[in-house]
Amino acid sequence: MLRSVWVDYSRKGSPDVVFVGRRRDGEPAALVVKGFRPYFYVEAEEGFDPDRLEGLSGVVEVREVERRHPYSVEERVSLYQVLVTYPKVVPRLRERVKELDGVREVYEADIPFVRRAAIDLNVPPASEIDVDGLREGSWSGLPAYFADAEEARELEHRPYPLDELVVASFDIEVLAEPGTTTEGSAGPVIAISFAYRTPDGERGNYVFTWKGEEAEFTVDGVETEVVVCESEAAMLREFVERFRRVDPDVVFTYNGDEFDLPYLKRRADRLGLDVGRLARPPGKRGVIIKPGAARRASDIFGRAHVDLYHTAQKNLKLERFTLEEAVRDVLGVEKEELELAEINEAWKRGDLERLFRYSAEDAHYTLELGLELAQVELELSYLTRLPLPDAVRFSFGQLAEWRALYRAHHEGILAPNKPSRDEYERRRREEYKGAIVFEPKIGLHEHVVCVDFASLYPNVMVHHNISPDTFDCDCCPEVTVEEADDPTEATVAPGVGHKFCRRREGFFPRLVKRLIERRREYKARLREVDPDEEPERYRLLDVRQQAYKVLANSYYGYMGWANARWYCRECAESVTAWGRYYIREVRRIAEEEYGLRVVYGDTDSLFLKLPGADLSETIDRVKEFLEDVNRRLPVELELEDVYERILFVTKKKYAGYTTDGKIVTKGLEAVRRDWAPIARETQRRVLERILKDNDPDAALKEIHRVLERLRSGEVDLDELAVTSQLTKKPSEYVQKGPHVRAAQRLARYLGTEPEPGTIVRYVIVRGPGSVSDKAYPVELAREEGKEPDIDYYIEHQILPAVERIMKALGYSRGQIVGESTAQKTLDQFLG
DNA sequence: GGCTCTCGGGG
DNA sequence: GTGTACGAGAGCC
Repeated sequence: MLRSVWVDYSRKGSPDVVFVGRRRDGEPAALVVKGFRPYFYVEAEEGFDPDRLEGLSGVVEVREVERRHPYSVEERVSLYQVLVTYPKVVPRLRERVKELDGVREVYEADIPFVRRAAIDLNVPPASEIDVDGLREGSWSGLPAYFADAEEARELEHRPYPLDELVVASFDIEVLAEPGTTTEGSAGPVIAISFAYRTPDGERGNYVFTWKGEEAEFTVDGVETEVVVCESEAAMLREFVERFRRVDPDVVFTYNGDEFDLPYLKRRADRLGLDVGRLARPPGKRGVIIKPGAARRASDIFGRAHVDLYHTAQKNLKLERFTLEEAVRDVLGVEKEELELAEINEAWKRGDLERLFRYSAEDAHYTLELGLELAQVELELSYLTRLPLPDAVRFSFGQLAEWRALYRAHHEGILAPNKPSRDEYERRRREEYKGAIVFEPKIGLHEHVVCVDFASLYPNVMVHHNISPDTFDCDCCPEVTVEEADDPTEATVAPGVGHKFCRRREGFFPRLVKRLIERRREYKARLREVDPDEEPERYRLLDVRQQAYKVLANSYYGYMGWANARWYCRECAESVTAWGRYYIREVRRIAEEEYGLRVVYGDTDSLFLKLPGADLSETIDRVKEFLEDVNRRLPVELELEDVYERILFVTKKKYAGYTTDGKIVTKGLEAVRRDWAPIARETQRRVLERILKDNDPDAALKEIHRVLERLRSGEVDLDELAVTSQLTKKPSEYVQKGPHVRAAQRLARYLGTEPEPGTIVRYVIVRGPGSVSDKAYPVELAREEGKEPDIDYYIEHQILPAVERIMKALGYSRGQIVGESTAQKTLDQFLG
């Protein structure tokens, strides 16, 4: 049995597909599949001579095949399947074939070879594979099992728990001059922290460095060893050695895709070191950086690099997605933090203890975070047949598509192509009526319960058979909601007029139904497990049902995604139409039958309160209501959050304080680095006064205090500094924004033109002209004694951050800026 | 109002 | 690697 974590294919000779992982006995091993060929499909006019395909160089064989039509439940498409020698010949061949007379279209010619193989052979890249009985041998020094394509198709496999792998994490600290970027000036790596855990529970934490003294301390109860090396190069060598000895299957990082791995590789290259030794087996393609991508991806050959930044973004709801925030949210731990300047300072002064502890904590908690969050990625990788590192990086839309590609292949359905650039743009302009957003009751409310439809859209898709291949069928009559005896049995979506087949099940409903049913099975099994007795098994089943759920939930969004292969505007439009129908029904039931008041609602959520009731009464009433609704309608309405207080500002913008002490904000965040610290801080304090202390007047006083400080010139330029990054040289900009003009001023001052990647810290100073005319680098502004432009900071920073919030509480602009003292009493705004 | 540009995570 | 995110917000023109 092999637990595989990684797939690639050999570039020399035949393109063998190699799955690398670990055997049950703990040894690393590989499954090598021989004889699977790259291919694509060609649709041609009648009378087209397939010999013309056969004659092209790189083509091995041409087969006549039939596939099911992607947009019709009945139709079949006749195609030529063109099998070729190597993956890399496909792009060239695809273009040549398109130009042949009589060729209408080329299909499935853009599917990377390992993904194609994982789908067709039905060997999930991250799965426990029964390889016993296969021919044994070795591949690049690893014990290997050999199968031909036909044998591979028969292999049994299943998902496995992360605990059965060797998992590790690492984090690097580097010397970076403030105001520079790590892209341009690669300062030395000063410390590498490394943490691991084996299936039998063995753990280790290390900090490798090249200054200071050997030391030992504990982080979160784990012994941590500081290993001091002779030099940076020796430290890198030592890290690589230890890493190889631990031999992790999964490597967690936090933003390793764009920082740790590329940096490590660049630094190692500069020092003449070989990071290829990090690979399993060691080789030239050790650390694979894909630099061309808009978002860079980095991999370690033979191991699964799981960058938890993506996982956090997809699975957590945080205001900011820093490691610190993610760790706080998931593990409830306050991590030791160091500012960039403090890292430099500590290293230069030799004050290293805090630095090492900080570094060790980063790796340790990254590992802990991975142990908590990554199981769902393994499940999604399994469900989509995507390699684990890809599944981690992909959006839910992409995951939905790859699951569809996998199912389509095995159901004999031809996959549509991705849209051209023009088609993509056209789709993006295409508008359709989306979900309903109820008008919020603006102002502050107490004791509000948020309920939402966990699976409204998937249920709608299945129940109403909404799918690209059932849209506008020839076989069913049009029956509207008004005409139908049972409105939920209408063939036409309410209000939008699109008809869907009711005789034959569509591809997407079948796909979604399968996910929903499997999820139900896991939930049933979950009920049989006692979480106290078998916590691991319980957690695993729970994660599994979640993976099915999130995937099922992705298909509505997928059909409306402009880049989708199975894009179907009418489908998406019909799903939202039914969604509006159901949420209105539910709202009516809440109000008419349960006396609940809807203070806000968006898409699949309702914010409810029971006038005159306390929190526990409200919750009880809501629970009764939920049970009733779920029995009566084909929906699943759930209790989502309970708010002590919540402030509705406008549609899509609100902030609340939950009964478990969390501040939740939507659409109000001002956390980007192109906002001045003073604006971010003021907003945070204002929300805290209102939501936690229930004291809007104190919030107003916070604002007045800040405005007063600004006007009196007490505010330090650092509080006003906005940072922004140059993406090209200043002279190359068409439109010279404030950061460009600030950079040009800095260039004149320093005498060198800044490189792309330079980070500019600037303030807006008093004077004539546009914002850009007044943008000065902080150092220069300080040197020349420039005064900050108070009006700019008030109008463009402080007020945008707080004005809407305060207005929702009934304060006028005059009151907010301190020109008027008349205040409405809070009671008027407590509904 | 359209176009251009930047944000995110990491040090 | 059979490839090239994304959606929002600010300021310029």
